[in-house]
Amino acid sequence: MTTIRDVAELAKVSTATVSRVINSNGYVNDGTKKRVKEAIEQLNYLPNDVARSLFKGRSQMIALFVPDITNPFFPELARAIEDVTNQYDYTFVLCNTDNDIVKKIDYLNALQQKSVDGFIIVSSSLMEEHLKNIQAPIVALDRSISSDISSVTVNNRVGSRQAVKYLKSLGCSRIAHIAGPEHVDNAIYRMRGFLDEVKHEGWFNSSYVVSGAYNFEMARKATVNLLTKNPEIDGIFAGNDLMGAGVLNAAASLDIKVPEDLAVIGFDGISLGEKVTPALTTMAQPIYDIGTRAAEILITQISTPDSTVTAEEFNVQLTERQSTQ
Amino acid sequence: MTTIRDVAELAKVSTATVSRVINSNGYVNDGTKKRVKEAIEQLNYLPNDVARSLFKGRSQMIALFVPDITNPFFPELARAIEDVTNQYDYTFVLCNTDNDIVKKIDYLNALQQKSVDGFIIVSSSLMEEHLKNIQAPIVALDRSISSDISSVTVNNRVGSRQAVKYLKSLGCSRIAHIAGPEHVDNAIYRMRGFLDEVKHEGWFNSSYVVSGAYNFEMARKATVNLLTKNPEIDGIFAGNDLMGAGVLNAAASLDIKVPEDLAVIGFDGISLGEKVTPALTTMAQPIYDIGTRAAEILITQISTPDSTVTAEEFNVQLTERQSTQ
DNA sequence: TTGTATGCGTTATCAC
DNA sequence: GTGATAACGCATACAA
Repeated sequence: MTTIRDVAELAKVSTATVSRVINSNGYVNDGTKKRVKEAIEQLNYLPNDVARSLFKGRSQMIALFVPDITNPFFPELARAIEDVTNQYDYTFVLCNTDNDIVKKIDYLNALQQKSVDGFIIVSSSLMEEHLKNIQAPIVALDRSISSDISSVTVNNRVGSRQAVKYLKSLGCSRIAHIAGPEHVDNAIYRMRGFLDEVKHEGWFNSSYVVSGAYNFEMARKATVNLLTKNPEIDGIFAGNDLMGAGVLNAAASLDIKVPEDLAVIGFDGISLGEKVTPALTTMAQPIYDIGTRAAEILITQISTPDSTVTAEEFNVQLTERQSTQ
Repeated sequence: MTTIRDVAELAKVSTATVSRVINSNGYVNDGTKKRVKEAIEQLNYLPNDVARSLFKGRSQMIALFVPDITNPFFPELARAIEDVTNQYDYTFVLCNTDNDIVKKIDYLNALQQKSVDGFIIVSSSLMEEHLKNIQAPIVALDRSISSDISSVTVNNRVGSRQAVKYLKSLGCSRIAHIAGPEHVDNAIYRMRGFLDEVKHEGWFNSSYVVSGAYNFEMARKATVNLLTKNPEIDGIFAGNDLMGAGVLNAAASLDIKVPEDLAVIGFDGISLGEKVTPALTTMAQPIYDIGTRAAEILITQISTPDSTVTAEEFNVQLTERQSTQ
């Protein structure tokens, strides 16, 4: 590999001068600057980032932790973050944590050892105590971690109420909910929003809430069960779109017509919802915006270490498709 | 941050000894080893990987380039590679290239500057000339790059012939193909496999091949067009599952019944195929295996710099689902 | 405006 | 068995 020394020799200057040219730092004569640039060009020189990182204590890398890369919600989120980080000349590192606390902590340590500059984390099992040894700034995304850590989320509870109200406005009179994992805060909020709207209805009973663990297959099975036992159900609010797709699949396998006999609404607004038939109505999150915002907040915190903690909440929006009309 | 020097002072030894303990390198007295380990424990010391990388010239990082992270095929592939790299104590870096040659080159340079140890690349636009300045080993995955670069692929052409034969065996007598991008080698092989089976058929004409660019929406539109102009078509072979989903969507919008009036088969075997209704029959790649294998080959090449170039080809397998039966 | 010298944290070589 | 020290490639403080 060619080093700054090679460039210095070729340009007949010291390494300090080369460094000044590279970083546009301090005074350097136009003539020598030109000579240095030519030498750089000629040698095809690229500075060694590892040496830079060692000196600076920073690596120009930002990491994103997601629980499950195969849930399409997260690649869409990752895209947004990647765009922003690239724009600010950071290298983007995507880590799949499998919701495994050990894997998360391993990643945290490995990346901290590499002087990663900041973390954007989607996690419900990571607590403040796990993060106390982490020096780099952290932004929680999609799920909050603690009041000391900035977060970007959506109005899950209100959005879920909207979803149920919408089903009611279509004439649904027996509405069920496929819930996400019990330990995930946004899943809890979505369930609460659902309950807010139905718990005082005469027809409601607790068997109308079943768990689908934010997973297609679990949701499919749960729905088959649910609809077999309770054929009177005419509306389902799925806690996310992946499970919404599972509901549609279950309905098809039971020969239940959607939307005629059963209206289905999901949550998230991932593109999978447009690919299934019938297309899935959903409470869409502004996925790209929340990803972008999280990245911006993180980058601000990196450059301004004593910036204040913020908790931003975005609104979800009803996107009507075939599964409800 | 606590350094090796802090540990050395606390344990009343030199940094050299601490280093020996950390790396289980050279002789060190059991008693002092114990003292050092206690000091490490007490200070919560973790070695600085940046300094290590600088010294060693290696970073223990492996990068994967994918053209489109929102195509579910690639997250599934990434999962496999991540599993292997973690197992060998590498940090895994996922890069989304958007099929953009500039972005790819930027990533290559940025990562080479970070002393990344190796690359696994899915790309059809990256040529040998772009890679000539890259020191680290490279493995091409899903698409080959050049005969000098190891690759892991599948038998696209033969697999495609199987797909078409299968449609014929079901009684299809007018079969069309939704093709992938023209500049992607596996898309070309899949089209050739299709043509191998149909070009001598009396009914075949070139308007039965349309482009869907490995993209859901493009495939959907192309299919609507195709089926409107050629209502006699009773079988479609989509170049990948994402486009297969587009075909199903188009058929539904035209009120064409699948599989009764139209049989549809895709290629890839991504989980999306199980989520759509009807579920998509496909020529399934062993996604996890090819990812795993690519990672293993790369890691071998990293540790054995003069290992030989290999080109491994896996077989695809018919997975029958509702869209054909 | 430019050069010299030092340190970032680690590992490996060479003494002892 | 253990310690002192040079080196990895770079950026900065300080001199000149």
